Amino acid sequence: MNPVDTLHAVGLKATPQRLAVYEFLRETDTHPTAEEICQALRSRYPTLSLSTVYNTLDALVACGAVNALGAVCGGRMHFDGNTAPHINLACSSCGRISDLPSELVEKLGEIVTRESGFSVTSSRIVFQGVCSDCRDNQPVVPTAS
Amino acid sequence: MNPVDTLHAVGLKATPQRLAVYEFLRETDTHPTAEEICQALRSRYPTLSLSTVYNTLDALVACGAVNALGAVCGGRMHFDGNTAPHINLACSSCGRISDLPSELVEKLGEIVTRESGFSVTSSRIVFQGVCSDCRDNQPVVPTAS
DNA sequence: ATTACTGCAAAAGATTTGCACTAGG
DNA sequence: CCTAGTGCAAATCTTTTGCAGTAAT
Repeated sequence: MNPVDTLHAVGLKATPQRLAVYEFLRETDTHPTAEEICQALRSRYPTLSLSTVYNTLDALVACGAVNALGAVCGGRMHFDGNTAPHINLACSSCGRISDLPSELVEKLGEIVTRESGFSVTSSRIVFQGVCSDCRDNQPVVPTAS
Repeated sequence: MNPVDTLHAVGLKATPQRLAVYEFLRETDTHPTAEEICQALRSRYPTLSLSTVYNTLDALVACGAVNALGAVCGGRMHFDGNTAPHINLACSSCGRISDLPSELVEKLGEIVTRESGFSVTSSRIVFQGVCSDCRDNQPVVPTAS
């Protein structure tokens, strides 16, 4: 489904700002915060406000078009435009969040559906720890300083 | 490992407040917020402050003794004293978070360890949706009103 | 034309911090 | 004893809200 139809499907007007937020999230793999999305889009949409980004993200999360990963490092909420089942690896050293696909994640969803009467709207699979880059290159911890 | 030793193992003094927070989290299955923990312990520790609860939770999360589930409903962080691999089911209707054990979660951790150089300290497996109770009994949505 | 959306500023919350006092090791 | 921890209040920071102007259908 194209971005415009996705927005229409949940009763949202396809405004430039919304399309920008949605497409930015789908194209990046950085799992940004609302603030980061706003910063990134400011060059093309100079008047874009943080409220609009939050509004848009709320709507997109509510309709399942994007995922909320929760506060990963620090108190900020991170978002993920990749709704395909996968594992998120959050490095507490560099703060980066990377993806690790696994067919098991899909099975996990099936288990939830089958073994409980729970109807799932979104899932959040986040492993926190230290990525290989940080362990190899930096004994120091940049983000924790 | 008993609570006192767990605290000592990460260089924390075993104060009554810390033991209370830690034991409360291990004994409940309600996945409370810091505020809820504080409220629950106020009867036994009338002067317990929210700062202390936050401090303690930060320390416990950092050492892996408890898990942070992220902001699940509303903007509040929820905590889980059950560090055994399991799935958390967060109902957006009643706000409850329940557990669903699955051997697959353990395998997921093994996959992460094997397929990436990532050293895991904690994991967060949260499925959001509507629990069977809410779907059967309440067509209305209490928490969203 | 009507109704939803934007963006600004202010508000509302959640979490953190500074500091004097207390207590654990 | 001496350092770390507590609890209070204030500060900080993220997210939400109110509202007037603007644009989409």
